[in-house]
Amino acid sequence: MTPEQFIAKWQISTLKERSAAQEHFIDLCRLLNEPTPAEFDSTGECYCFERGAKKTTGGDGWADVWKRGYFGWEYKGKRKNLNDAFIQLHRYAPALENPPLLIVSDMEQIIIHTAFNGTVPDRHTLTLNDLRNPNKLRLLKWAFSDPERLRPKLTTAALTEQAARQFGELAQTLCERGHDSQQVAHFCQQILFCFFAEDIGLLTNQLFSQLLKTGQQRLNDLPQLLTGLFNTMATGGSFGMEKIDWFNGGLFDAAKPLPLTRTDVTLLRELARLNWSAIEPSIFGTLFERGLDPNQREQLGAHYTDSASIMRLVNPVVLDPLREEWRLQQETIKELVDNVAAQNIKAEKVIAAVNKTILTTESAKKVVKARADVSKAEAKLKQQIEKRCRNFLNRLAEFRVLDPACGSGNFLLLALRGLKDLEHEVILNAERLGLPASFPKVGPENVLGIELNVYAAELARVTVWIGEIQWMLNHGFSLSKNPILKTIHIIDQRDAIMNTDGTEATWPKVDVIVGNPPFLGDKRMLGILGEAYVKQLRSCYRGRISGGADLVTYWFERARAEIELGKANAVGLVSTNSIRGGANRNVLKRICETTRIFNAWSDEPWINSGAAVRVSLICFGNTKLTPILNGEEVTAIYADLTAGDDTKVDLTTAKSLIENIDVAFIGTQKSGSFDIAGELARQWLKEPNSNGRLNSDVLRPWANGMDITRRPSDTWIIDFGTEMKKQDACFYEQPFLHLETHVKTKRTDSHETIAAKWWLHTRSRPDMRQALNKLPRYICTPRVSKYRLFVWFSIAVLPDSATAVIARADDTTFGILHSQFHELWSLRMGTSLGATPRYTPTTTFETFPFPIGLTPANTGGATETLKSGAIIPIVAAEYQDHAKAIAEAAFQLNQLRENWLNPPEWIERQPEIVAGYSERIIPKPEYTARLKQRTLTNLYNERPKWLTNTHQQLNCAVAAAYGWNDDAIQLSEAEILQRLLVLNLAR
DNA sequence: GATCCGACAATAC
DNA sequence: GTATTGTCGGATC
Repeated sequence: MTPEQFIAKWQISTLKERSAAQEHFIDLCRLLNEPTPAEFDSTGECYCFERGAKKTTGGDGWADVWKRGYFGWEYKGKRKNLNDAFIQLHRYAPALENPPLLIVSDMEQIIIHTAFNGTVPDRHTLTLNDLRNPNKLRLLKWAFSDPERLRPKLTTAALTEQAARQFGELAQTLCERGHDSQQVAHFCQQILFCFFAEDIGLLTNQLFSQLLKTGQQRLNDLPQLLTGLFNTMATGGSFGMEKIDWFNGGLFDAAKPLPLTRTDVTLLRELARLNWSAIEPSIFGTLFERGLDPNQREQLGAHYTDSASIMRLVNPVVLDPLREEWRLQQETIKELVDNVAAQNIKAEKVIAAVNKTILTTESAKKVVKARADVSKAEAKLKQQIEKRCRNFLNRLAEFRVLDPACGSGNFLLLALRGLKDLEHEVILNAERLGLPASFPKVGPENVLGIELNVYAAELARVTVWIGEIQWMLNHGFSLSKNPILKTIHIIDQRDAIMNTDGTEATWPKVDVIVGNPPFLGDKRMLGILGEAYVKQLRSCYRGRISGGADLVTYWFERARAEIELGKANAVGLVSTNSIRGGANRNVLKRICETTRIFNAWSDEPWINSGAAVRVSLICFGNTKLTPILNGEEVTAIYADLTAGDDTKVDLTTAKSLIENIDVAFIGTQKSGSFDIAGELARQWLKEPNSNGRLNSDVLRPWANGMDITRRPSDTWIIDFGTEMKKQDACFYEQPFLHLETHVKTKRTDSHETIAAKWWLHTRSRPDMRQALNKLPRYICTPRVSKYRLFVWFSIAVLPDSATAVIARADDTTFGILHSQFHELWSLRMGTSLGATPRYTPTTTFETFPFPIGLTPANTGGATETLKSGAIIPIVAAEYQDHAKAIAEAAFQLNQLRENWLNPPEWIERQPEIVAGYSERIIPKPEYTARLKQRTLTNLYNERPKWLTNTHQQLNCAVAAAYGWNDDAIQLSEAEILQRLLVLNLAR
């Protein structure tokens, strides 16, 4: 068929919808050279006419034509309202598996609506005459063959970002002009809603844009015009020539528009051109909030919490259990239907049997009875189905979700959408089962929020309402009006954890709780929330949350209490990943005691407000679901957010071991510029002091984590030890003078005790010094580092607080610490700073079960140097061989690493200028650049074969000491940890 | 007196 | 720009 033939035929056609539609469509297929449904798919599984039609009547399908993954297509008779057809398609789109294109036609026109997720919908209208135009015809061809090509370029995210950025600018200028930020916020919400209302047709005839146009010409009249419009929206009525719906909702009450400049209005008119109907309210809220906060403004372009992250909580807590309930209902319904169908077949057999015989009164009665039974059974079935559907719909309508820290309402919005989607699915299902269509009842009243920030609370209300309206329109429902925005109290503006009188806040009874409470480390709480508040808060939760815990834990504890009180069933909250350790973990321990964690993501990146923070997502509550950790089913989830299985014990139960006490320390914390460059130190070393003492008494090489992981920085430190008096210290003239100029004043600003002894490090670590005193060298590891590295330092070197120190000089201890066993243990038992693992002496070292006979308690005595140079501790005879084997492997590892770090050919070794210090390593000039690359982090990043092998040998030696000779190398991580835990608990 | 933390903060590469 | 490591003082035991 040619376009001309097609046009000629359909221009004059007067056929009514149903009879014409299929013919029209088949003609189109011929025109486009596309297969018809019958040619393409004889089963009708993925391309057919009358999708979802009831078998009995053959009509009332979800769509006149449907092609899976391509389009839903609805016909209307000529010059009937095509919008009705579009609404119908929208309504049934979920049942049609949400096709990317929704196409409507009255045979004169074909309108293609795009419906790709996350894009701003597009619309292509084709008239009959357009079919002559190859470009237009191509659009239609794509609809049949390659709908992706019709995907709009503009995503809702991009649109929203643009809108939020420009809108934020306006808000900012208003604030800068001295208006109260609350007023600015309220005003912006009103304007935002007007944009939205105009673009979805609630404000007719571009009323708001027209108003802005007028206002630009008559700037002085603008406030009055806006007041008039807002007031009319508050009550409903007429504004100029237009009839205005009753909007209500508090948004337009007491309208007091702010004065605008001509530039503002120009900006607003530009904004009005955007397609606000497709705005994504969840993104808008976040971005706009940032636009208002000067501290966050530079992050405007940054990412926002994506809905996928939020759904990781909303799905398991809100939606999955409901979906499961509905699935069970459907199963029961299917059983009922099958039963009745079986009865019917039986009855039909009876009737058929009777019909074969000669009709008698008796047999006629039989038939009548059989028929009556059938219809009775069917009526009963219908009743039962209806009851089950109605009950479930009521359950949905009554379902309540609380976000006790709702911010701009993102969680509530997504929960609402999810509930509405599910309700819609149930309604469509019910219709298919022959029940009458019902109107959705789930709405903003299903979601409740608590939010302290007045502005965010207001934003949340608008967010939820825009979400509601968008959903209704996108699913072919009209809005319930009078008023459009119900005055439902969904967002409670108050403190969610404590009342103003210092008592614990209460939360409304709901089904589930979700949210992202604020994160604030215990130290920062004081500064940001104020001392009085923090004090009150801590005393309010005394005995339940310790002072060392993050602010976020108060929400966890409050939510746990709600479950205990029977006021909620399940909870899903976000926290920083540090909830897994330290004082924070206790709140999860309590949760594990009174209820259970059933779904968690232990350590996920979370990009929000531009802050690089890693989070844990935690769901807990009363459910029988199989626990899922990081997306995989497990037997149990422990308080540190690790998995348990049947064989494994909870690692959080590991205890500190006496044999490990007083061996590991954190280095000194200087608090001030006690550090100096090596060159300056050497200069001072040569200079005499008036009392005859040498500066070498108080100058030492210094090491922080970077001196271990990268090239040594040749930094020295002024160290007057733990208790030297000022009158003694001042004899070391230059060092003392240096501190007077660089440290004294800064310290004076600090806390009294810190200010008083300003020439000493704030934490000079006397215990550590005592433990190191007797040793020629010690083991050191960076507290925060990508790899768990241990190195040797001469006793002359002073370790900084960025490192942890193990006061042992033997290679055996070094080897055990550097084995995979301790590495694994420290990764699991330690915490992290962001994504980087952190070594904590108490939880990683003190709990670590060394091999029997080789514990720190056994290795603290005399040592012996082997032929190779390795130093071994003198331990009981039966362990001596293991000590030796480990020491040799460790010695080799260290030596190979040293050779790689400082190849003898590339460097020269020089004695330090005064005695008592280690040799200096001076790069030969031609190798300086290459030596810079020789760092331990780089080495472990590259991980050459020799390194892996050497570590493997070390692992074997240590495994042997544990008595795990058999298959130590094949041991899984979980198996190793379990064995270590058993050892820990046994001691 | 020692430890642990940071909706981080600062550098080195 | 990004990857990696560092600061320091309050709360707690």
